[in-house]
Amino acid sequence: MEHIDQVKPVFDRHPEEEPRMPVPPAVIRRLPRYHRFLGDLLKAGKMRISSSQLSKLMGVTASQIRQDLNCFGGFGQQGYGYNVRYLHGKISELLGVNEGYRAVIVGAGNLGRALAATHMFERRGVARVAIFDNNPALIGKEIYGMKVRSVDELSDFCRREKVAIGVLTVPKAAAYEIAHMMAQAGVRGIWNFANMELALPDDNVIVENIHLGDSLMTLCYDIKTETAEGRFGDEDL
Amino acid sequence: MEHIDQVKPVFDRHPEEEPRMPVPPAVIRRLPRYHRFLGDLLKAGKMRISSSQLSKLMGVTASQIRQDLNCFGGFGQQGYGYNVRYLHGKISELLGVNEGYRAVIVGAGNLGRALAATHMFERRGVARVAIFDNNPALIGKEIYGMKVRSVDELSDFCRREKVAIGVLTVPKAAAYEIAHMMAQAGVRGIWNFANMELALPDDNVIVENIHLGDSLMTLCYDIKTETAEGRFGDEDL
DNA sequence: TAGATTGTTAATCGATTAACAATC
DNA sequence: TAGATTGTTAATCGATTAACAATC
Repeated sequence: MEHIDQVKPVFDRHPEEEPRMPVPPAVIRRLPRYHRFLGDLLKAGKMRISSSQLSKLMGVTASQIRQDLNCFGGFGQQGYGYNVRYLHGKISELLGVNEGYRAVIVGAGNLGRALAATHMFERRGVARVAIFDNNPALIGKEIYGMKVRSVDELSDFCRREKVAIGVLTVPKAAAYEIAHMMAQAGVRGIWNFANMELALPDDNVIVENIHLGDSLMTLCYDIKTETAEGRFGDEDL
Repeated sequence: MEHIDQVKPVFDRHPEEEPRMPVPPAVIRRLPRYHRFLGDLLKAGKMRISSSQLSKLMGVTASQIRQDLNCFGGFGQQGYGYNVRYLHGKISELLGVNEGYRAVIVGAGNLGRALAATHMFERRGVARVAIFDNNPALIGKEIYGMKVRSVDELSDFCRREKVAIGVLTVPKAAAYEIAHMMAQAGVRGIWNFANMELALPDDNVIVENIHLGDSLMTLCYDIKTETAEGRFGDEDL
């Protein structure tokens, strides 16, 4: 039906790399969400999308979408919209998905195992290469296709296998030591679930702190606030 | 040493509730982090803190801290700073911590169990009252002190026990049905780990979507960007 | 061509920072 | 009192939205 989908839009209007402003942080923060929606559209077989269709889907303004996408390239085509596959690919590129980073998980507890079980990594082109723990009862066992290794091997392993990402799911008390060890072994980024803010000023490493508790608290606030203002407000009556 | 810590500052300058501007969303988003840092200070036995001390600790400007805290009350005292315990309590109050909400976890898979294992809920005054699954092999077993129940009971249970929060750790395919069921049974907020954005326009329920993958992607971006700009830039040389 | 939709500018809005008078 | 530190105003900065000419 939508035979215009077949028409390959002209996407070569930037033959030479133009000097562009750096992408603002607010835009970067939104990119993973765009990537997700575009991925879903792609899976659903949708070939093209306009900023106004996408805006309805995502609950943001069409203006913002056009503004955002234009920060890093003129990917649309007037009168046509955006090519879903192309745009999805461009955002992947910009975000560093499929750079082939290798990740290790340190801490084979509940959370470590839960993360090991997901397809989260491979879906983003990140290879889960090993899982570490210090519990002798676990070392040597297999978890989702990965042998559990001793943390004693961690440093050597990261160096040897050029590990880029360390997923930290160890107790607070051990977090600093392990994180520092990984940074020294060349790990570039630490995904920190240890429920504390890791600051490693002397190490050249990026830390992404996850605080699920903060999110739970935000939910409590929203529930409390909605309740306080009346669950069935009469503003619209 | 710090005997001035013992002096109870005067905190009764707002005897009557003054009309205040609503707290801006940017401030609300920052409150859980303040709460965390103040909690840590409290545990460390610190009684008072100035905006400039806290700013160094948290890596934000002192100006922002004072501005933020003033949105919802004059909690400090000139020449003294802020009383850690009092401020921590006020933020708890504002966020709805200790409102005594009850939570159920739906999905006793890896992630459901990992969340069940944490002290995240009780620490925020939320009671974990039950865990549900549809796997007959799990139903009846105990997980961290909670009996696994059948999802067939979910609706009745939520109604009967006045459950406020539903933690959703089921596969995507089941998420909508379960979420809608909970909303119909009076659940006020859904903490959604199903890796899709739950929109329930017909239900009067708040949804907090968790997308760990987005965070992993942000980490990839930061790694890629840092690398691209030279790991040891010479800007400072 | 006519219709659709982008890219981009300008206007608005909100959030952050700086500065300092108020005051403990 | 003198010193410290807040509360608050004003200035700056960045992010969002609206509008429309460019163009496919």
